[in-house]
Amino acid sequence: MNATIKDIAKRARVSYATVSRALNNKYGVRPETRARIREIARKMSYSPNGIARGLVKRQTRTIGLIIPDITNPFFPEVARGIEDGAQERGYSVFLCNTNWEDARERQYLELLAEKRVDGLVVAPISNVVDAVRGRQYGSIPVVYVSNAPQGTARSFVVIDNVRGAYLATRHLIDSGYRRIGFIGAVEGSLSIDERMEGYKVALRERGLAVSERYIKLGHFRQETGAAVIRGMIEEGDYPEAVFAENDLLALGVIQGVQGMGLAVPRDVAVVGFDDIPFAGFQEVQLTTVCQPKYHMGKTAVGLLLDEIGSGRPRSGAARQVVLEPELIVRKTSLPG
Amino acid sequence: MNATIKDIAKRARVSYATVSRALNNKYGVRPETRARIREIARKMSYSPNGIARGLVKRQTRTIGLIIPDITNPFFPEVARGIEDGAQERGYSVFLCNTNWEDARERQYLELLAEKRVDGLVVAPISNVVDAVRGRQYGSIPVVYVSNAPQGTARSFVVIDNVRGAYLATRHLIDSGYRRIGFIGAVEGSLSIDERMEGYKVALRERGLAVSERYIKLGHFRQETGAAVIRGMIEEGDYPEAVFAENDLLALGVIQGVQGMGLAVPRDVAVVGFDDIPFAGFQEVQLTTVCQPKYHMGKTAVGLLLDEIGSGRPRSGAARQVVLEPELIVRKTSLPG
DNA sequence: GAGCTTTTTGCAAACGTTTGCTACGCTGCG
DNA sequence: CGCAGCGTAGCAAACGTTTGCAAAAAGCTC
Repeated sequence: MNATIKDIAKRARVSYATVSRALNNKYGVRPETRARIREIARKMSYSPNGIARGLVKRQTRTIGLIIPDITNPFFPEVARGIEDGAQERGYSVFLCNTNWEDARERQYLELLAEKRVDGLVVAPISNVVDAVRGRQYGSIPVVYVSNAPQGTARSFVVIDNVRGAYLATRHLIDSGYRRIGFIGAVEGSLSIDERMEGYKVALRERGLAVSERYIKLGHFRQETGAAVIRGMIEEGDYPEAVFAENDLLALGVIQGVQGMGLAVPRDVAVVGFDDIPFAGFQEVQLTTVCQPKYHMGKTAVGLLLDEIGSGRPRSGAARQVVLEPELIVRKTSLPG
Repeated sequence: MNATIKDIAKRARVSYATVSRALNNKYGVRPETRARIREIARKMSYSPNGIARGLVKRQTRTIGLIIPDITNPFFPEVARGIEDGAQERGYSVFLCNTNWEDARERQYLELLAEKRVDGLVVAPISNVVDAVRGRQYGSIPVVYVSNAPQGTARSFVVIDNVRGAYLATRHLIDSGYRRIGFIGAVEGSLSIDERMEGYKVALRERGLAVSERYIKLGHFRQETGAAVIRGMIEEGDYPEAVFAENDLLALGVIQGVQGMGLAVPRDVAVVGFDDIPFAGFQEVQLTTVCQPKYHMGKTAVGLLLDEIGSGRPRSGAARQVVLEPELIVRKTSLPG
């Protein structure tokens, strides 16, 4: 139904090899011939078959993007950066939501392998991607974004989580708070250890005790933050300030605090992590550590396409970039 | 480098046709043979080449998703619904951000055609998709989501915009407001006409005059809302309430009002459209008309895959679903 | 105008599948 | 024992390109 190169060849009375060369601006076809062929192609509204091309060239100009959930406000900007970067260089991107499930991550890996994507950028939730290395996905370039499996040999672009957490916690301490809690997601995040680490480092550095009572883990949802703080308040023993592993949790904490009739930051101060779009909203003014989401996505895809382009064997070529976090002080952490 | 069907055939001492049939559970291969072949395939960690398959079967099990901007909080949920629906039926989806630009929309159309996607779901910004029908994209199934070109013959799933706007405006009137403004995006939205229509209908129905002074168009950005309302306030002539074409604009209006030292809803009430995730946030409590984003995405992709599956010629088979909007009354529209 | 170079074109193989058709070997029946 | 019928398996074409190589045509030089 769609016109093919052969149809054009017939009309133009040349071999289809010539048509191919003409259309691809390859060296070796007379300008007039080229023009004539192009014109015919246009008239027949020819659309090159990327599938056939992909088969012979063994590349699809396509990459896969595997993230937990595009609906989580952290990811759209990352995705956008990736898509923009890919698009600029002629690549298309498959969007894959794992919904924080290992099984789905694995499944997508397989699917994308069958689709013969040229590369993958992954915001991993665990080590599965790395684990399947050496099998069929072993040969396809992967770069991690947002966080990376510990000790991976692949490229990645992440933020310095322990430093970010350190900055956040130190800020709280320096603002005069002493009993500082940590609320995190027990699952769905490779970064929790690092962020808790930074939190503890800051505490110790300032000579404060790390109290397990104020360290709570839940799920990676906004409700977690609310539930956890509410629980503490009801028990009558709650921190003056909390550092939440991410902004969604932090927002939850704020809701929880207010739901109990207390106020932020008067009764409990809070700082988050990520700087999702609404953190800066007038009514919220959440102090948080910023991740340059768009930028991270864009540079990640840049690394990936470089690896793809160079055809360089992945090993040894890995570029692991860790960005410096920036603390954005807004209102939820300012003492009365 | 990747094992092919022929490699397996060699190892199994059968023809590669047999391997194909064995792996695809096709009729006509002895169970033991099938098992043996499968085992060998597994050992060689064979991954079927979807490109080659796509070439012969003339379908890629792939669809394109064209939206303006995944970063706009309206779209992630739609996208998620689409991806979920696609994934359930074995399809992958290309994410394409047009950035509200016609040219990019057109460009993606072409690209996706070359990639031979089996179908497209598009949140259109104008009529270009429909316009290019009849050319190469004419034959590929398209369903619109969120809004659709007027008079299109294709399938779509949208919300009843005029009714939604009517509901919103009427609610404002019934709450006692009289001077009600409309703020919209002049570009980047097919739905603006409909929403303004609903707004006017409500006004007239209640015997209120439509004052052009209170109807302002800007860009599709949050800042627009703020700037517009600020301008009116500075001029000393501003509405008691405003209906914003979407939540982002509405949020902007709120910021603008507060930035001028006034309060919402005391000095100016506001209602939005879309019910983006943060509209319901404690600190915001934006009254708005809800679009069931996830659901819209999921049903849109359902329609698309039905069309694809049936191989039915698109014409005549179009299913155009328009959803009933629901007004969610929160705090930004409640008089003192 | 012969020989040589350079440009333009065509041939055909390859990419990795799916699938219609044919061929082979059995089984069972008459 | 001959043959129909069936269950398995193989052959080869097709899908629509790209590209190395060879052939043809054209342009130069002397």
